[in-house]
Amino acid sequence: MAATHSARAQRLRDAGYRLTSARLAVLEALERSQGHVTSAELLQMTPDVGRASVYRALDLFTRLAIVRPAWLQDSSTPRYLLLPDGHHHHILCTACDRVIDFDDCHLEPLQRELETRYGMRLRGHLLEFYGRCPDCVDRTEG
Amino acid sequence: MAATHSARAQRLRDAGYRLTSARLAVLEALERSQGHVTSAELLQMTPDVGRASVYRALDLFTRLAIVRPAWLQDSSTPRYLLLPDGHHHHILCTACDRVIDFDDCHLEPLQRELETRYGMRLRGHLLEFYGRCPDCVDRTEG
DNA sequence: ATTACTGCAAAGCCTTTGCAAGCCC
DNA sequence: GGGCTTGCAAAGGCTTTGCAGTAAT
Repeated sequence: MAATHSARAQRLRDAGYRLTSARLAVLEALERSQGHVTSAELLQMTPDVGRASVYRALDLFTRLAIVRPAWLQDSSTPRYLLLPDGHHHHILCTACDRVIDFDDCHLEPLQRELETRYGMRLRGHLLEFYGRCPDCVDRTEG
Repeated sequence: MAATHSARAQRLRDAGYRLTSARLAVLEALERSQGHVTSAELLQMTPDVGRASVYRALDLFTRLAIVRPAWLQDSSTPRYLLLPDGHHHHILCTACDRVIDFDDCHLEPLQRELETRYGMRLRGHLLEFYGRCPDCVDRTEG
C-alpha cells in the first residue's frame, strides 16, 4: 500500500471504510485513466484484484459519490466518471469520448429558483454538454 | 395499429423503418411513462411484445436519437430518456429516487460561451440536480 | 409478392452472491 | 483479536442471437 493516499481515499476512510489494497488499486486506476472507463477496462487495469472486488469497489464509490456511472454515447455498458469535489461539469465529445472539464456554470440562481418552486433542498448538480471537439469537427465536416 | 402516430413514429418511418405494432407499443410505453423507464419496466408495460423485440426497438430508438440511455443515480441498469427537444433536465431525490422534470435551464448563453472557449460544436446537454424532495426533507430533518 | 420484422427459446455475457481465508484497524 | 473485506467459483439475471413464421409495404 502506498504511503500517501489521494483525497478520495481519505474520503473513503472518513466514511468508515477500510483502505484496502483492492479499493486503492481500483481508485488509482480510475484516477490514472482520468475517469471515463468501463468496468471491463477497469478489470484489465487491475489484474491483481478479484473481479468481484472491482465491482464491489465501484458500487461503493458510486454510493459515496466518488464516481458516477454514465452513458457516453458508444458503449453498451456504463462508463465510470470521477466526480471532482464541488461542481461536476464536463463537455463530452461524442465522437472520440474526450472529456473536457469546466468549472463556471452559474447555476446557483437556477438552483435557488428550483428549490422554491418544488420545495426541495438541493445539494449539488451535474451538467454535461454533448458535442464534437475541435479535432472531430474538422475530421467529420466539409 | 393505431390510425394516428406520434411525431416520433413518423421519424421512424422517415428513416426507412417499418411501423410495426411492436415498435409502436414500445414507443407508446415510453411516451406514456414520460421516459424514465428501465428495460425491465418497459418489458412489463408491453406484455404482448416479445422481449427481444423490446430490446431491438430500444437499440433502434437509441441509434435514431429518439431515446438516450442514462444512469440516473440509483439503478444499475440504464433508464431510457425520451429526447424531445434536446433538453433533458431532472431533479433527483437522493432519498426516495423521485425524479422531477423541468424545462427552463437558460443554458444557451453558457453553451455558446463554451463553444467559443473550447472550439467545440455542442448539440445538447444534460442537467441534473441532486437533493431531497419535500417528503424526504420533512422525514429526515428536525 | 417481398423481405423486413417478430417471437420463442437457447446461448452469451457481465455482474452478483456465498463462504472460508485474509487483512485492516 | 474482531470483523470488515477479499477472492474464487458458481449462480444469477439481463441481453443478444438464430431461425422459421408473420406482417408491413
